[in-house]
Amino acid sequence: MPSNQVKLIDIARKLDVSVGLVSIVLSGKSKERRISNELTKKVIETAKELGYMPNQLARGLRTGKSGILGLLVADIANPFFGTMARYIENEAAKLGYQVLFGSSDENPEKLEDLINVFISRQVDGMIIVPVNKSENYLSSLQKQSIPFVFIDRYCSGFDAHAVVSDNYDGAYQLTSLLIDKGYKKIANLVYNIQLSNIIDRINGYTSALENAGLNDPDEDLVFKVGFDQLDARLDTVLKQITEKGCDSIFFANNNLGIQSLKFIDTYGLSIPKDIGIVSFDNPEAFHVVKPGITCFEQPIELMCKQAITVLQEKILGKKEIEPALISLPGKLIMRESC
Amino acid sequence: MPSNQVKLIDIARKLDVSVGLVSIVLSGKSKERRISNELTKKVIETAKELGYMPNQLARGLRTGKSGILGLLVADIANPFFGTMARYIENEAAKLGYQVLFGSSDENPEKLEDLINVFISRQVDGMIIVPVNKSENYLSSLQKQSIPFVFIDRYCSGFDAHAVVSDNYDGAYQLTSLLIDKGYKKIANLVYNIQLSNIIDRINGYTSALENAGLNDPDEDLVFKVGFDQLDARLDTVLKQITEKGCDSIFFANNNLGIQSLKFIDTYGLSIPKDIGIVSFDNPEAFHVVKPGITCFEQPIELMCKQAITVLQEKILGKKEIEPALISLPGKLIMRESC
DNA sequence: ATCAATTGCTCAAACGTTTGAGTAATAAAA
DNA sequence: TTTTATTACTCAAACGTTTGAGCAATTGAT
Repeated sequence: MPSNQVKLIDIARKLDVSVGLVSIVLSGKSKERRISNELTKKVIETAKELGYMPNQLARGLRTGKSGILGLLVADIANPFFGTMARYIENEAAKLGYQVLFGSSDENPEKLEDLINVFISRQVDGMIIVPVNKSENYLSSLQKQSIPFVFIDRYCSGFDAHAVVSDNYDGAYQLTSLLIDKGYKKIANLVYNIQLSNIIDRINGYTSALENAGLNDPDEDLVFKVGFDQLDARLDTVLKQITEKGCDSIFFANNNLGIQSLKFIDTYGLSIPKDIGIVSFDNPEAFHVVKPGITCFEQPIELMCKQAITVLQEKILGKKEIEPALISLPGKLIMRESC
Repeated sequence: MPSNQVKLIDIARKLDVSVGLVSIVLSGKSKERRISNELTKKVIETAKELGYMPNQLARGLRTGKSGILGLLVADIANPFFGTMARYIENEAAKLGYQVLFGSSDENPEKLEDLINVFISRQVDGMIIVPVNKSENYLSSLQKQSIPFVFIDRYCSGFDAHAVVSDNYDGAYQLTSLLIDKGYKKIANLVYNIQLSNIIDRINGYTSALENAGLNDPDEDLVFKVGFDQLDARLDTVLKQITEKGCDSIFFANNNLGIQSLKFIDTYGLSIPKDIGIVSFDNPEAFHVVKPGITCFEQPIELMCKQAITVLQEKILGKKEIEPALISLPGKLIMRESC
């Protein structure tokens, strides 16, 4: 099934030159391959005239570079990952890459399938948001030569490049803020999955409590809720939190924050008087809601820039840059929820 | 630069059979090509053993099908398009496609560039959110044989397949609701770009006013604001609206609604008493904010399903399905903002 | 015993590029 | 005038698949 698009040979025939010459000209190698200016001009002209566009499949097959990057997020519909995708798109475009995306839904099998698809498609590199229970597969991935960078979370158990925001610091700042405002019994609502970012946020929270002498070893105020059955469990967990007498809550991410706000609204508790609120991430809703939610905004754009930079270096294979965890500072957004 | 991935020839050599045979087996054509069960099993086995993954570039080059769909939205960071991307991803995956995406930022040149890139990459089909001033290029696109479907908006001036939500109806319902609640002077805030969905929403709004005898031909209450310089202009336009004595506003989409809410909050106007609010789209923020914003939710999932269905039909080229505008009903979400 | 049909495989071209190697013609140097 | 360099091209293999055509061996029909 040959395509009906204009190809090199069409240009070659029209000018009565070889296909190779046309290829050389159109890939900008006229100088180094000593093609005359005259012919070069003619080729470029008729290429434009005929509307030639290179077949990237053929080109990729020959050169071994597809010009495609794979982006694997948890869920592209989540605005956090959506804006991440946008920045990745921008940065990738600057380097001449297009991006193929996939959503893992925090499911390791899906992640594996998608990465395999990416490999099949000969992506030049991948940006991966790793999920729980995917360490084995990902470590096997690393043994192959396909370049990738983790983003948002890192993978413990093996060394790989990762770009994350400073989750520990963010959690520490948010928790400390609550403490400074006089809150004494601070709950932390997180997902019940083992992700580096969640864990770091719990640690930041705990450290802040300890530093303030507020950590009660007998009473664990870290509440975990399932990733999928969010709505169902959230209501009961929030009730637990209030029944335990907590005077404030630190939400570990945008979803937890937003969904919880819906319920809290129905409890007749007023923010920040009855209950103080802080959250990781800065979705629109936190800005629009009254009172505005104090939160920690992740440096998504910077993360993406760094991720692409590292990835590009790995792809070009310049120096063997050694695996490192790049942790970037975020921004505390002060509003009225505490 | 030959890849170091396992390829057909590696399997062939190991079993001392031809490359063609391996290809036949692994593409599931053993039966029709009469390959013995015995060999079939062996091939599949060693393929798995060696971790074979087909090179989709080579396959695509040979077959003329890349297995990739192009998705061109206005901005993937916008949750509306983000969830659209997600549903497209899901539906595409069911048919064995991956999706390459791009954001046009409502810019016709970017749109053109991105579509050209998609074509260069030999996408099997495209799902396009058309933008203002892109009609010429898009109509030229249609003359080529590359299948595409418009989504969210259609393109006037030529016939092409498009899947949109019933924008007229949604606007009519929202406006009528305001009228029923007793609001008399209803402003409509829209983007100042010529997009079919915006236009249809304005028409729905106007019809509702006319039907209620509220349309004052001497006073145009449709306020237009630029797409890019949103923040700057929005404040002044909103002040205009209140100064003109409007008692309610119909926002034409999620962005306009959300951004406006931030300003309205500072004017000391109480919703819905001083000013009634309704909006197109149903972002999280409309649910969380107090009072909740009554709005019209678009059937994004359904739109995506239909778009992919139509696209697949065009790709397979079954029957020459004739261009049609598919308009899908949305859902009125009643909350407390009017 | 002969011819036809079926089974089970191999061959090699083709998809559209890129690129190292080769070549013919002209110019410069000896 | 011969040799060397330079210029401006062409050639053809290769990237990893797929697939129509071909072929040898076996089976079935006559």
